[in-house]
Amino acid sequence: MIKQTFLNLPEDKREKILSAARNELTRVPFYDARIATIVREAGIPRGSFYQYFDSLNDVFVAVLRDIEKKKLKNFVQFLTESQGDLFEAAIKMFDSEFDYLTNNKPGHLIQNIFNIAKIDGGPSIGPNNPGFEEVFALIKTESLNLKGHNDLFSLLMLFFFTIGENIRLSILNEHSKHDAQRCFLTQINFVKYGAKKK
Amino acid sequence: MIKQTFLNLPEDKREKILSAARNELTRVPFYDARIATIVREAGIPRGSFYQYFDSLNDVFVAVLRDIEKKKLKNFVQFLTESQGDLFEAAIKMFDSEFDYLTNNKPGHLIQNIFNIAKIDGGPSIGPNNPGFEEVFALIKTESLNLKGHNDLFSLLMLFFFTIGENIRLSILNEHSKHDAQRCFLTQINFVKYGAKKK
DNA sequence: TGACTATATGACAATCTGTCATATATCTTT
DNA sequence: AAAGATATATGACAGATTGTCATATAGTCA
Repeated sequence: MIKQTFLNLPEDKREKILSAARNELTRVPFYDARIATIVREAGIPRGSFYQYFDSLNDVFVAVLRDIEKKKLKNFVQFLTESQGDLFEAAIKMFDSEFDYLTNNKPGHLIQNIFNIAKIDGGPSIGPNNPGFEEVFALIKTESLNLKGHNDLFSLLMLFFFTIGENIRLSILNEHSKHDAQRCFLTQINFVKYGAKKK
Repeated sequence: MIKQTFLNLPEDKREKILSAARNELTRVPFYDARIATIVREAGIPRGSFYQYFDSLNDVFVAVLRDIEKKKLKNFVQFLTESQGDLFEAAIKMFDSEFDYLTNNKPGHLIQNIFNIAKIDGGPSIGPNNPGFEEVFALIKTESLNLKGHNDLFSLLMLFFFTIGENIRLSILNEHSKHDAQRCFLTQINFVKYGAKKK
């Protein structure tokens, strides 16, 4: 559990701890991460760590939440830019996510982040995140084949799966961005126009 | 790395180690798993463990591969039963996977397995698994809107994402099977008929 | 049989974890 | 402003865990 004490911390100290944890996740695969490394870099005593978190995993969850907040913000922007067109926004999102996860941060961070997301919660961005209603409201539904509110929910989930898993696999298998993008676009088109012949 | 020594082991000893590892993954979340527990249950000395694997993670990868082999076999069967109809086979697969992951094995195994899959490789079942060509050959493509071989590949990936992620999230969020199934069917229908109005 | 290779074994140093008693800061009340 | 109450900080430490290594054993081949 992430303890209240951590949330009460002054912004800069909290940021220093998150940053050290992010570096640790970049340095080694998840299961080789050490509390010792984080507290050393953050310059806090070991005891303090346990004042803020129950376990190593919790600090990583904190890192994840931090990243996801930024992602959600991006998606809202893309949705606005494309006047509520979900397909267009998803394509922009794929592009931005891919770049963020490949260029911005080398090392093990990418796999680890997906990994923590699997333990901790929903897809990188998804209906469970706070602030999701905002996204919901931005989507133009007139040209979509929806039977109810739940259908939009399911459709969104499908997009988020697809973005996340395509990126994850492409990085894992060392495919080029171009290949990953083509695969993703094909899938988006199936969802848009249907895979079954008329 | 899973070492050759492990693969050279007699069937029953290998099975005993895999079984102990599976139990450990059921007992605790991934990051609390201990080599000590596994060697104790399997009745092998600690040194032997390192003769077979480089790290704890590797033995879990071995467990994962074992499970996935069985899953692939199921999918081939479903595809045969439904005369190559991918949509029908996917629905059967969802059902079978869901039951396997929820009823068959309580505890932490489910999340851990997804988790290892994220580090280790593709979706639970996917184009990267050995024996995948068999699946490919079974699919009836005449009624599908495919522009090439790669399109079928992308479509399959999409199905596997969707099955896996729906199950994972439904278990994580403690949704009922019925709800998860409904969401999944909606998504499958988007893929089949398209989400965009004509 | 002897040489060579593969596997088995458990003790051990180095490292890591989570706890705890104590110190310090901050806030509250009178 | 003093005293009491609450929140946070600190680092030493016992117990647990890791990966290595020297040595023992088994198997193979000539």
